[in-house]
Amino acid sequence: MSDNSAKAKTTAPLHEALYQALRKKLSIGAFAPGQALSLRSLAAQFGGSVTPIRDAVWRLAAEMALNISSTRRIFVPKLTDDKIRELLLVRALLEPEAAAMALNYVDAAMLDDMALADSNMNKALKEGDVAGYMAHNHAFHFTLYRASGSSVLVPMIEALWVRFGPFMRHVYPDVAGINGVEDHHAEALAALKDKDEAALRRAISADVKDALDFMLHDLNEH
Amino acid sequence: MSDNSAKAKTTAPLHEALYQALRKKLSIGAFAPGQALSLRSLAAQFGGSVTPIRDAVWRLAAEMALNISSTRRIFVPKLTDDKIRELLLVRALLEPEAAAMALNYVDAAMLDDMALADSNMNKALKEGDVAGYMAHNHAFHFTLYRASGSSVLVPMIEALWVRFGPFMRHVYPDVAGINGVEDHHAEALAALKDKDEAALRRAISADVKDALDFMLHDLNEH
DNA sequence: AATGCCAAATTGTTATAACAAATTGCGCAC
DNA sequence: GTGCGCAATTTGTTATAACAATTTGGCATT
Repeated sequence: MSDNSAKAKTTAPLHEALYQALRKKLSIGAFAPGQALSLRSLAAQFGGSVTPIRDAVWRLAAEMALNISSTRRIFVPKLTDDKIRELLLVRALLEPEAAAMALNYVDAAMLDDMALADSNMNKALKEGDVAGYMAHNHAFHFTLYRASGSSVLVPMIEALWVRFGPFMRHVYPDVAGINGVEDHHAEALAALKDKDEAALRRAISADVKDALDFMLHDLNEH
Repeated sequence: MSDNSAKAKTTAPLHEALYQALRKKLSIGAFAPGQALSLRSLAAQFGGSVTPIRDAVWRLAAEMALNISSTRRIFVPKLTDDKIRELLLVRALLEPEAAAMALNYVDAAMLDDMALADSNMNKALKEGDVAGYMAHNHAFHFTLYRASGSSVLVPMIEALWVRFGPFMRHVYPDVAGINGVEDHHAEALAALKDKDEAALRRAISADVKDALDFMLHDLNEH
């Protein structure tokens, strides 16, 4: 991505790699909500010194993917019931917009990618591979959103998804136990083929709403 | 939470102060869009060494209030026509939600604060004090939004507003020249008194929409 | 057994120096 | 005059060390 010319080199900065690595770990629920992290322990875990770790941590903190306490210690955020509702409210507002914008750019390759992601997702679910399920679900949604070409909406939505990461480890066992998860991917794909904006918005909204119901149901159990 | 005891001190960290200072400068249009900033020049300008500046810059970059180029140089973002539309679309989606949530917590003091901010704003506008106009307009809106008590929505909306800052210097001369700016603050205040959610949403939406029209009109002129 | 306190360890903060890449500017050749 | 290339400057990156504040754990006192 950095360059396609034959000359340029510019190895990626350490702090960028650390940011990506930490972000990924957060988004897949590798850290428990409320868990404390320290700069030195992160530096030891990921390599490098404290300076580049600092950059990565502040970036994540600005995205609310990490929490800095009043005494300046670093914590993995804990999602409350109210925050989950609000986060999913924002998702429900933004994602249909991105989908609608993407409608102007649908092509066959994109539909194929989405259909494949959906298929892989269902297979993963059947096999109890929750991590795979989440990865493919992510791919399905963001293939769509990225097609919008929006450099405003897409990063915002991406940041929202990361914030659910630490909470996901709570949900994992329940996702794995479910046989017939009802998603609205098929409806979304059909709406894309038909270029039916209203139907597409409905499908995406319903998908987010289901996620909300699922998470809140889960929250009440534990 | 930080401390209520008489002993605690903990002077605020330098990087926090730098973040606030830089953010404020950006939000009031002190830097021109496209302008390059360097860590060392910022350190010289604000005081402190490069390390705390780094934290502040990365935080701002994560909020998209600063732009890091592919060659890692720091720029004040340039807003295109499309981005302004998208940013204001998101504002139009989020701000009525925050307002509606705030409706549950309206009290007399808050209405007074908002009325005062509105009054100050109109006075500033009449005197051609654009900076004051913007500050009081900000106060009017965020007194409302903050009343929602949402720790999710409010920071997101705040980040959106900051991103318009550098663009504002383009708009300044035009704002100053306008005599009868039509805002929808009175309608919003009335809706708050009546606890009329639909009317409140309409007023806030209209206010954002006017901002869009104004900015796009301005963009086309220059 | 509970509480208060002090010392040790841990943690975030900041400045600095060495380094690598990119940018700039000047001068030379055509 | 224009374009090329090399050197000087500027810029971001990273590690490290010294420092201040917090947190932790144990010990003594009640």
